[in-house]
Amino acid sequence: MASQAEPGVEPRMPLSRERVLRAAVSVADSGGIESLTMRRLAEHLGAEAMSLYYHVTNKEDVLDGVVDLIATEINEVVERIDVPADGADWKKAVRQRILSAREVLLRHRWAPGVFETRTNTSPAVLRYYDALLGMMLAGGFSYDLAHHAMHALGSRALGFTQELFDPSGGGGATDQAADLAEMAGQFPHLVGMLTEIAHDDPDSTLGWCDDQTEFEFGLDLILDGLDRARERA
Amino acid sequence: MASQAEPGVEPRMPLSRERVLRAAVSVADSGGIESLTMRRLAEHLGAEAMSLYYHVTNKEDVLDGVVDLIATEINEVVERIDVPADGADWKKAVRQRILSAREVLLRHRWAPGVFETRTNTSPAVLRYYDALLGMMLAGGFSYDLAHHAMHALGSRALGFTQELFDPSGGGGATDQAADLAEMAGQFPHLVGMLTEIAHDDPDSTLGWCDDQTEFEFGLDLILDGLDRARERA
DNA sequence: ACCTGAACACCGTTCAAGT
DNA sequence: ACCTGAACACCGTTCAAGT
Repeated sequence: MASQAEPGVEPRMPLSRERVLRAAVSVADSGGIESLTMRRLAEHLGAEAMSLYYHVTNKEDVLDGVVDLIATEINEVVERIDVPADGADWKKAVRQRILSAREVLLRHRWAPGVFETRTNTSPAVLRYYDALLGMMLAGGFSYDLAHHAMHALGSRALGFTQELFDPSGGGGATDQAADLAEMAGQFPHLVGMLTEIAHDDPDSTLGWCDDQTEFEFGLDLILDGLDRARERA
Repeated sequence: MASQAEPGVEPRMPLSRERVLRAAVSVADSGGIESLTMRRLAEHLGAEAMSLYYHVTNKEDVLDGVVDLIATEINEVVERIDVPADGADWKKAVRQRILSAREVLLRHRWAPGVFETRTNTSPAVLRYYDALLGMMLAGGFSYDLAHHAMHALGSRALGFTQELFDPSGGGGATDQAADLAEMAGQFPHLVGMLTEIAHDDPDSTLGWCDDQTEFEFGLDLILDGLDRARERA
């Protein structure tokens, strides 16, 4: 009875940094990032919270490791894509790489928020950036323009953008319509825009915008702009 | 003696939501966002932590209020700019608005991180977006393109981008050079780029990149792309 | 070498009680 | 109406002690 495994996982197996980090990803995947506490992480591994500190220096270290693990998953996916030998169509290659990275992040929706808090760059993230940069250089970018390009892309280089604007107040469709009418006086342009969008696409119960479409629009806008800058140089 | 004011501020003055939120901004300004705890906030106001809950529902509410306060500060600045009556030069107007918003955020460096955690949109933020949208509509954007534009800009619309990549490891210049040489095998493109940049601008002790220059580069890239999309439509 | 129990300093928050 | 003391449930982390 006392030797029964907790709801967590495998009954008994030595801890390791690797195992701790994998468990951290799994906890965040199932309960969101706010559920990732040292105590809960330990419980998930059938150990005590204090045992983690033997394999990991502190919680910051766990988060650093988690970012590296997710970035490794991204690398495994994007490195399977075969990229045209001549770098002529750099745009296609970069676009595909970024959209593939995005697919990984969509499986770990909490991850972008963690990436943004890390100033520390993981080896896997550096590896990702290095290859992305390589594609641009092969496509004829100078170091200088490629550098601007990385900044212009920002988090889009890794496949995500943080949505600042989420008009879905949580209420039903009628609630939202009522809210809109009420706000029309204060925010005429916003309300005009949102009503037209709601009219054009009436079955968007989940929110106003198609995130994937908007991500691709912004990405293509930037890639096209970079391509023109490259031609001018 | 017992009636002496704490290090905080004014000796005695009734609390209010307004006063609590202003104090929160001031605490974050001087000690960073991680120093903003309910207990410390109360101390700053010469009150007990529990007293705050009479004026504010919880800490989330404080953060929502803080965002609204900063956005109000932004509005006060950008609404003083006089915008050309005819909307022809929308790009100039939008650019100036965004760079002015950025100046406010540079006075509250912790604020972008808080903005990103809020899905709740404050009235002041909505007001900011509404006016920005108005400039684009006046410049000849359709609602649809203006909507894409807002997503493409993302947090840039408010004047910031989150830096994912901070190569300044904290060591001195010689440390960094040594680090670079060591990494050259693993990340050749990255190292090539960074050494060229360091060579071209040898006195950038504070970091590799000029954030303001990079912000403006990305902003102009997007604005130019949007202008072309508008012309095509 | 690896794991843990007890303990500390700190959170956000509730609730009954003061004025 | 406004503020507070005591208390609770939860954090991350240290440290001395177990095997």
